[in-house]
Amino acid sequence: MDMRESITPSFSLPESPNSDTDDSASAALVSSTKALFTLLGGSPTTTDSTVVNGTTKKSSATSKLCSVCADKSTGLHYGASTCEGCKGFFKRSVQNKKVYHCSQDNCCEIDKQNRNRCQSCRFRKCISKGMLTEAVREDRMPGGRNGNSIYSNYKQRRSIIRKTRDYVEEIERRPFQSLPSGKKLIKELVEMDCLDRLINLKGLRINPASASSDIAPACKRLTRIGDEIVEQLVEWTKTLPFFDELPVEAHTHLLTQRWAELVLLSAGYYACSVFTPDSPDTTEMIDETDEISFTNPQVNLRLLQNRLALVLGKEIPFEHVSKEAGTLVHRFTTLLNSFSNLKVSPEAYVCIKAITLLHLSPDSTLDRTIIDKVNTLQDHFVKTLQIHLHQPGEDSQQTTSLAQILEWLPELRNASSVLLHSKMFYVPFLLCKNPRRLVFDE
DNA sequence: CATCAAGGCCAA
DNA sequence: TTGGCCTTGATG
Repeated sequence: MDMRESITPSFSLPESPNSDTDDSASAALVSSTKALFTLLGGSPTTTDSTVVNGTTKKSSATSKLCSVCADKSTGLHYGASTCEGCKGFFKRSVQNKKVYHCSQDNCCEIDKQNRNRCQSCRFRKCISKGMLTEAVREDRMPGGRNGNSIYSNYKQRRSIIRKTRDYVEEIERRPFQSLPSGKKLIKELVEMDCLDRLINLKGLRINPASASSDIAPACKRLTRIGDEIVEQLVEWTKTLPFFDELPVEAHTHLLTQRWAELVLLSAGYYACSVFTPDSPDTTEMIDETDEISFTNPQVNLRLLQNRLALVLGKEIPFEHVSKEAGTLVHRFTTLLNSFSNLKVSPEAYVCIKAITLLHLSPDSTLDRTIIDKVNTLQDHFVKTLQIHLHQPGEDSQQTTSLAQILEWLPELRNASSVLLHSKMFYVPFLLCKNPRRLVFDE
């Protein structure tokens, strides 16, 4: 089926670990999309928070009740005040990666008497009440307490959600005016973007101890890089202000469809922000060919050849690189060129990223109400982007119009299909960052 | 040393 | 599978 297998050069990406029934673009993502569910925080559907029996005030009395089923609470468990039953249920669900389905309409009431009637709705309520899958330990180590990072991340997310709501309301009240609170919000979105995590992929690390005998692990890392990329994108998704507005299924659906575009957009933005438009004064170059070209695919193919050699610890013949990655590199270079013409600011970039993620194909299988919600959210980000573009830029003159950016998006989409077909998901990253300069905080 | 919040155990 | 009770171990 995959005739490439026989002539596969050692750097290309084989098919996904244990599936080969289809060669669809997302085949290599099979393991990743499954992981999406667990990473995104469990299984089921909506994250609506049906506030039952007057939980409006958080008095001392309510804190002694389980926030999921109103049974007697035995303290904080995984981020929420719950009973032993809901605690154990949540733990088992996460540990065993359970995916439940509601036989009704995903709106079963959960209380002490009927909490065992629908696992799906019980788990959904656990999540909506703030229980965090991250708080269930993978290593099963007992005792102690979880570090603050898990919960602070969550709190940060909640606060951004609140600010976004205010912001969106403000936009709707008085559109097309400069909004200081909006500026602040966009700034926070920029800070949460974590582009570095995506750029500094572990899979592209050079093992200093590795001689050419260690090629196998390097190769293996390259084949797993799709998983790593998706993992990073999932983390990014979780920090989005609208994360809790959509059911996990919707996030999975969107990410599965759009991740390649997000990869190209991120890599492209990184390249544009690091390599200032054709500046000849490149003082700290490592090689004479260390810089990505925005116009010449041949230069980039050479660059790819060199960096692959670095990562794999072995020379790759140029014809090989050219044959396998030529189309992709060509396409990526063209995309870079048009993208750099847009002169996108960090603020605009985060908006474009959100708009890209929120793009639904016409044949989407999602629920009608969810589709409407996604479209509304996308509209909000388009508005936000437009407002940003209308603000007087401090440095260079903002000459890019909203229309120019929106017209560029189909080009991104087309290029993403080339990336998916090539299955060499690491190419954009390898081209825009020298593996020698990768930075890791751990 | 008490407390809190993880994990484990096992009868129902 | 559930959930009451027990053990663990970091934290203040």
